Amino acid sequence: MSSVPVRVRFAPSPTGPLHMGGVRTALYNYLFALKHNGTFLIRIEDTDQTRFVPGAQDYIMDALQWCGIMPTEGPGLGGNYGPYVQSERKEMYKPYAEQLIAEDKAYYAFDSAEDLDRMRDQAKTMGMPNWQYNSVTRSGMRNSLTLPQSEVEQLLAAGEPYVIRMKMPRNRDIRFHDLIRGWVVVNTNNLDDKVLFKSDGMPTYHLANIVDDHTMAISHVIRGEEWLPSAPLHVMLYEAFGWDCPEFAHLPLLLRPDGNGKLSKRDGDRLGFPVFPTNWITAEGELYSGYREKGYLPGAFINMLALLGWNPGTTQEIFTLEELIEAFSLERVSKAGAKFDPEKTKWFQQQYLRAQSDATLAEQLRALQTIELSDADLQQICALMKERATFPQDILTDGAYLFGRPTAFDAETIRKKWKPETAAYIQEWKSIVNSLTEFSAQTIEVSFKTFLAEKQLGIGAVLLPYRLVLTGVGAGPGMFEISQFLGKEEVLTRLDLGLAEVEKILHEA
RNA sequence: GGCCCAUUCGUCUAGUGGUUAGGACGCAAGGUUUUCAUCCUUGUAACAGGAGUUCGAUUCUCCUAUGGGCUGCCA
Repeated sequence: MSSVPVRVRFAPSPTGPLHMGGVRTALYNYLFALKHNGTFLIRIEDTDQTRFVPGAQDYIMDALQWCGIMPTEGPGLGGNYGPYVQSERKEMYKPYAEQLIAEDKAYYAFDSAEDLDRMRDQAKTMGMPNWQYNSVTRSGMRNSLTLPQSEVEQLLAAGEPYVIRMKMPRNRDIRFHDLIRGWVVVNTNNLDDKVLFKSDGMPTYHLANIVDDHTMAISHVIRGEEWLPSAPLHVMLYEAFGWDCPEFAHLPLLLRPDGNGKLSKRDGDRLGFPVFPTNWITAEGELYSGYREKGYLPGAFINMLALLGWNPGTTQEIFTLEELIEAFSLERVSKAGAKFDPEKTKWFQQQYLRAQSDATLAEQLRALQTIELSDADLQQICALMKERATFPQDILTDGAYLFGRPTAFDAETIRKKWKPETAAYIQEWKSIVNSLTEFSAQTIEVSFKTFLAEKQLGIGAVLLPYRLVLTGVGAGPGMFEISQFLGKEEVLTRLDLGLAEVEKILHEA
């Protein structure tokens, strides 16, 4: 590593909620920073005033916090390189653009957006799919390179709208090193004269990004692969200003699990999984669901994301955040895009849910809804249900009969498993239960097995019916544990109620 | 269309100029379990194609194909 202190940034634009691809980019930045005792900061890139979405910035900060990705500098956090919102830095960009003009590395352009649209349309009808404002075409446009200097001054004085464009040199190979991809070479003939400064007085992403990364002393630019094509422009800007280039690392994209294409906003709820860390409700009231609200634990979400495009080189898959920091390296980030796998995400969630203590899980359940049970009882339920749940709410739904008497009975299983003599066995078992003085799982089991042995019955002949009568369903934790948890009185009551329900169902058939 | 990036089981991936190409998810089978889940065992399934370099290429080079990204006064 170089001797330059590591400072990395995550630079989202507040145009909507942050999707999981963005979270992963933030995560890799964060891991890299902490691994190298560096600084991770957030910068809000809101130079496009037309796409600003109220609430998006707060969403981003909240979502990152839920994920445990904690910036040490950023909006609302302070830091010595602020402000950390580009619109609040507005005044500092123009002088840089003007400096480039003075050095003949950029120029004023007076063509209106409509003029440019026309040029593009015209080119398209002539069979050229992408017209560009570049070293060839700029000679035919209205700019400070084609207009007489006096006219340019006049236009500027008159307040004519203008943009400032990069004057891209011809036929130069731009080489830069990417920590993930190695050397990348692009010829400037394929690059256009990008707008650096817009007519609304704001810089474009390209200018603001370079100025801010430089003035914020960013050492490594770790961002999505969608920025790779504009990286040569950025390299040229650093060069034009005479600044040292930071290191670059362009991350592979997150792809949709089905078909192809980059994971996007609408995929999630269409395909049945969230693409956002937390719920987002649009101004129109449309809901995009989030991992948090679906019941995912942040650790599981982050763990899954970390392994999507990076691997530790070992077979370890479950990582705490601390372990991720320890193990992370950009060299082990893969080059190709990764299809997101909702199934594996559930597997991570299951692992994390099970690893939680009963007490923690109990708290989570109480956060979901009001539960009229003692902590001891609730934790008992958690212990019983944890192994068969993926989400906390599964305990509530799959184990509903532990919170109260069953309201529904699985008619199909009852019809399949219930024999004419079954009711009599259950009655006999009930009187045995009634006679028990100690009601622990162990004693219940012993009594039950003794009863079966006397009757010369297989365990399945009575135990499943017993389960159905008590819980209404055919699957769940051990029946003796359930019996102990419910207690003798409740078991006796449910035996009566359940038996009646079963009779009803059998009569219907 | 142009430019750039990529390509190992269905998916995430490991890996090497000579390996029975490894792991995980999923799926399937078996075992454990009264049931379900868990757990254990086993199985399933991959180096995109074609040239070249080489004694030998999945690994190196080139071409093709495929996928992805970019191509805005969006970021």
